[in-house]
Amino acid sequence: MSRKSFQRWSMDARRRSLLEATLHCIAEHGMNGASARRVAERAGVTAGLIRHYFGSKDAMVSAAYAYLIGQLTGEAEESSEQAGEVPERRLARFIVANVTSPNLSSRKVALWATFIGRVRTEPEYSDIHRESYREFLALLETLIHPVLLALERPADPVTCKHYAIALNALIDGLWLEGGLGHGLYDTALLPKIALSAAEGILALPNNTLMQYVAVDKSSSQPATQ
Amino acid sequence: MSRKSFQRWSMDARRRSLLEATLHCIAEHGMNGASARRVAERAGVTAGLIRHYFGSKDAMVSAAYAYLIGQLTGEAEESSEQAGEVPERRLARFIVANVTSPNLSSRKVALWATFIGRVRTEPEYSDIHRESYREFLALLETLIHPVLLALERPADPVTCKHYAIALNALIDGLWLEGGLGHGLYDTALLPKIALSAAEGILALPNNTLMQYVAVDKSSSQPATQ
DNA sequence: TTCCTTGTTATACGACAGTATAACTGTAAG
DNA sequence: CTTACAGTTATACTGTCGTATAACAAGGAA
Repeated sequence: MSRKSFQRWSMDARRRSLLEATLHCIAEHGMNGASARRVAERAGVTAGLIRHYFGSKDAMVSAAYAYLIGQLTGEAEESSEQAGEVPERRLARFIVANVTSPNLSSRKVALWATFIGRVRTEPEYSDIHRESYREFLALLETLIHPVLLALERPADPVTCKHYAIALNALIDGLWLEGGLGHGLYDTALLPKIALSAAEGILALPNNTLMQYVAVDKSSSQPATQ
Repeated sequence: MSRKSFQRWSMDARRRSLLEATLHCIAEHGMNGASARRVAERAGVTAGLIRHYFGSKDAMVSAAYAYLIGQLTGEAEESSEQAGEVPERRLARFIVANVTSPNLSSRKVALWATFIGRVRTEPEYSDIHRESYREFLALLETLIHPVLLALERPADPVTCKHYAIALNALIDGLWLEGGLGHGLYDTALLPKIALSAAEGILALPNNTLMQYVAVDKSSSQPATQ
């Protein structure tokens, strides 16, 4: 009986492979299901590599949290960047991107929630969360500010921040409940609901945001995995 | 060496004690920390009782989820009931109750999130979540409807439902981020932000809701445990 | 008091957890 | 082609996991 043959990968590739395997196990079987052996098997290696690359299984799991958050904010930023120059259009597209596929993903919601549950008591998690939330708020503020200016509305930092907090909550909430896919309403409604509510929160004239987005009127589109 | 002496409790009391111990362990040490032995020790019994009362540890954990959700919706309903008869006041109080202590609790947010992470793949969890979300939406709709009527605004079921979805998202998001206590802003701001945003979402005149709530202008009040 | 029911403890068991260590082997440098 | 390093496997070890089972005792019924 000979040993398993293997390939040597670059540190980055191997780490990423293990992190993705970790996320897979957590999404599919919960925190309990992400055992060292199971994650290693999913990544096609043996459990010893976890120690080699991350020092411990717990360190790997928190690294997976950071990795997931990086993906999420990356996607969100990307979608706001490719929306052109019109401030209202940028904001509208950003909001919609967060309540439609691929961001509206039950897998991502499940992962996010699982990790959020540990933010309260574990400092590493809490640091990662705080930083990502700060980033998201800042991004929203920079999207909101020019919209207010264009309408000659007060746009001082405090006002912008309060708007950003409320808008972030709206987006988080819709993303969360929409992503969970409870089937209580058609998730194709989410863009319209989100934009209409955002216009209300920012006290913008009707259609200020809505006009920039083609709202899907067709039938249900289930959330992606 | 003699046996530990014990008392026989009623089925309800013993079950509740075990469920609360389960929630404690999950909140403090995550899903992994809620082992049968640890939960039993916290409840002051031995692990065998879990099998006796719930059949298995997994069944106990999902029962704990249902127990938690019952507490949450119970508190929310209670706070809306003791708000008098004025529709605007009832809605305002309900919203504020969800972003202030004791509902704004980092422990509850952490527990909620931990369970939500399992909604996607485990049917029992998904059922419990769907039902509680449906209840919350329905409650919001019954609060929103009379407010719209009083202002002679269209109040058909579809409109109410869309408003309820958006408002629920706003409340969920503020509760979540506020409860996590990241320290990025003063959580005493949340009632004002929530009411202002709610007025915007529902397109109500300024202060329609705000006038019914004394907004705390004093210094930071950290979220309760 | 005495007996019976059953809630509760105590213990054993196999499975699997995380990880430390040693042996092996892929790969690039010399 | 050889050598040496380090990425990777294999394995062993101790602890804890969930739970099945049997002994025990609390407290009401007779």
